[in-house]
Amino acid sequence: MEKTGIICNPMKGANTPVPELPEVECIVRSLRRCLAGKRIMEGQLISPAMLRGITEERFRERLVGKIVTDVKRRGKYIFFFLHEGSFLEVHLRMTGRFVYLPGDSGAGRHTRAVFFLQGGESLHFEDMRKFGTFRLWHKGEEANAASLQRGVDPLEERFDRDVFDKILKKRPRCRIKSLLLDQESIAGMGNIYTDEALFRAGIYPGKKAGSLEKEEKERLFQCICTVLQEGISKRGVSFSDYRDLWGGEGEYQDCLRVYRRRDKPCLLCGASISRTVVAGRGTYYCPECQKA
DNA sequence: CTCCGTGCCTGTGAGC
DNA sequence: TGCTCACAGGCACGGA
Repeated sequence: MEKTGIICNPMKGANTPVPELPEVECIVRSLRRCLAGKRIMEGQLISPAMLRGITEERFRERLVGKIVTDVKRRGKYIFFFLHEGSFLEVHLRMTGRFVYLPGDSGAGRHTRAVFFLQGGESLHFEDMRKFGTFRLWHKGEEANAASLQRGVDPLEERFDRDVFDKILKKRPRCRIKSLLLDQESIAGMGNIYTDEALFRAGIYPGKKAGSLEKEEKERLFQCICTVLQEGISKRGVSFSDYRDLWGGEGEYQDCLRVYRRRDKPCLLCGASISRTVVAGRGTYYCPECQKA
């Protein structure tokens, strides 16, 4: 293992995008490599307020001594499956991230929890804004966990053109951006990838879902898959080495075509990218390529 | 049904 | 220089 810590969320700084499906997927792949088969020797909760539905004491009781068998993702949720069948659900929200350290290093300013692992490594959960949440589920509770049931994850097998079409037909008067952001419909899309997918599909973010042409729906389906896959593969490349990652900032930014590019020229037509608010969120689009 | 505002948080940066 | 304040946004929730 590397001497330096592995930042499981490569994004840094206050202006950094919130982790969405591709970022969480990359984090999960790293976590799986680091944690699978390892026993949690001790747990320290610096901010117990992030726990949902369980006390700090019970949480530690149920986690300490358990072996992590696998780490999985669904939507933006991370799941640590434990040997006896229970599983820990983590949502990073805005600023949550995991840092894997080879030794027992002290908690930083934003460290909210520390897990000490068999072998001496430790896993820190850092979260500047304290929005992140931990929830512990019992064995067999998979069917009760909304995080595992609601919405369709775009990377799941069952997410196909028909399913996407049904989602749109169910909410015809909803603006397409709101629909893509709705985790009950599609699990994993956030503000960035939504804007990027809509730009690539040439669809105005405020357009009603029910008014999309067949061709637009087809393009949007394809573009959702494309931007998510591209996001994952770019992250994947950056993840190979901590120092490469740290020095190589900007690679991810270069891939974004509209997000936070207000007043910059559209890469397709040269028009100035606009910013508006849709679904209460900053929304970037090309007024020429994405006509209302 | 859909939208909108509020709360949860803290760091950043613009404006004065 | 130092202060205030808007802003960033995932999600839950209440109200229009």
